[in-house]
Amino acid sequence: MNDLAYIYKYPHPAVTADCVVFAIDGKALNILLIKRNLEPYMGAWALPGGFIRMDETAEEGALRELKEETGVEDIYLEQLHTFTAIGRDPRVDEITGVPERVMTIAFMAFIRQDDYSVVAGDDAANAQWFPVNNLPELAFDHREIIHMALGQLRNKIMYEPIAFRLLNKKFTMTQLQVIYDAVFESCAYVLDNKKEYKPLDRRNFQKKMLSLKYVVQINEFSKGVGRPGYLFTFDEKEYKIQLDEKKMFVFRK
Amino acid sequence: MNDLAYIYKYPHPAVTADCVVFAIDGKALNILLIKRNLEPYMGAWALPGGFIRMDETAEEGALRELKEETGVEDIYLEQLHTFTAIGRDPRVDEITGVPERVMTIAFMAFIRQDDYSVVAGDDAANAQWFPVNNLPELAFDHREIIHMALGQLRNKIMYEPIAFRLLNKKFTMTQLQVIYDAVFESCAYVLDNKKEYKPLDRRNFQKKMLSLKYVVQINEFSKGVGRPGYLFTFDEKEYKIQLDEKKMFVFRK
DNA sequence: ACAAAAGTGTTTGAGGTACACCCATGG
DNA sequence: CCATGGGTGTACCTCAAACACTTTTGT
Repeated sequence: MNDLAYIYKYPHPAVTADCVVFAIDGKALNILLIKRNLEPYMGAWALPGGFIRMDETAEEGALRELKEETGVEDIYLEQLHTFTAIGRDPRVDEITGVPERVMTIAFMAFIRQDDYSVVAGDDAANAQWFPVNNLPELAFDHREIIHMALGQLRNKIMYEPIAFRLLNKKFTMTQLQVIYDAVFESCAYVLDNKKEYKPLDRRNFQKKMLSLKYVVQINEFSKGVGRPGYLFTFDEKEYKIQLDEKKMFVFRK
Repeated sequence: MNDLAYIYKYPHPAVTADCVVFAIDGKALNILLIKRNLEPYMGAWALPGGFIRMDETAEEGALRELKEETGVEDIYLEQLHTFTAIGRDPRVDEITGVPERVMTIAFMAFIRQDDYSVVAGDDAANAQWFPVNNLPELAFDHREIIHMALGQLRNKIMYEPIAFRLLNKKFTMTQLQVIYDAVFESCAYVLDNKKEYKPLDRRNFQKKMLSLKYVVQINEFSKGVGRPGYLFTFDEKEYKIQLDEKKMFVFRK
């Protein structure tokens, strides 16, 4: 432990960055958590994250901590919300013993679970995926953060093509639908306290997706159990063209 | 100037809270700005805001600074985004001369311009409303913050009843439409670089609003120039009932 | 042959969009 | 009487929602 210290004329908060990383595993929506290896909340599960350095943005800090703690790197983060409640973190300064004011800037991400191998590192005793419907006890206010992320995910998935970030380049219509059903089902359970969830209609779902024009069929087929199905792909170029055209999409064609 | 100092084992950023306060003045969408009375950017226009204290949340700090600088108080703020770019604020610590890392948590609000009298106070040499279409040069990255707020406003106004916060309890359908047109027009100019904007169709707008069921006609009439019109009001109870029912609103009834 | 998954179409109702003429008030 | 703003209806089209039988593959 060195004895450097930092001096300021006015009190400053500590600022962390935390990541809510979503992925789909077969049927369920999962979140990446770490088991804390340090006080406070040592041994508890928590979102990956940590203190932001002075030479990096919040997003860079979030990515660095995520890589250090879970091995997951190079992913696209979206800023979610900044949590500033007083007392949300019990830490005190190591030199002065003065209670720290710790704010956290929360980010969310959507990745393909199979593309990354999760390895605990650094401040994490363990790192693994947990189904959103069955989370362990969490450190700090991380449950609240996850709930907000879920709400945002449910909104976003209806207006933005984020489902494709959870899938391979080529996917079947059923795989795409599994994403939507998993998100809606998890939200129904976790946010709305609903007890059951009825999946979307397969035919209407396909019609809807194809009507968007940026989900396009390719001339390949899936294989595995059951009848092979067409594969589809996300046409990012087409989506961007539509984005430019559709700056205004209610009340106006 | 006292000589208190605060000591931390690790470097800490300074964190401010800034407010993007929107209001409608007749026809135009306005933002509340202050003229800075302190370095840096002394004399430049900026968003009201300032450093968050250790005993208040970001939102409390934003409200306090807003009141101190503009006299506007007791309004509802929504968190927008936290800006953490390195070098976005040129200040240095007053004791050590070390460059500060200043992050800002930006909030947005929608108020009735006539309900508040704007009075410059404190760190502000002046405080006044500016039309969004014609903003002055701004300090820091405040133009970027405003652009993000505008984008969010355009999205929100289509899905959430925030227009009513810009109006009196009782309003004519035309007054309500003015809000939407002002927002869309300002966004068309500022965000999309469009040169013209065609207002919404009066009849379709009314049909749409009434179909929402929470805009209800009351048995009173406006007066002034031209034919008197029905007054309407926002039925908050009805809106909340709908919110509870409509947790899922795409793909499902 | 059986289980598992995929391909496929129609009907109905709701709501978005375009569009124009007459009416009530104040000055 | 005129300027200003408000009241009002219809036709068309798109899209969401409900709904079931057949086909292909692997085992």
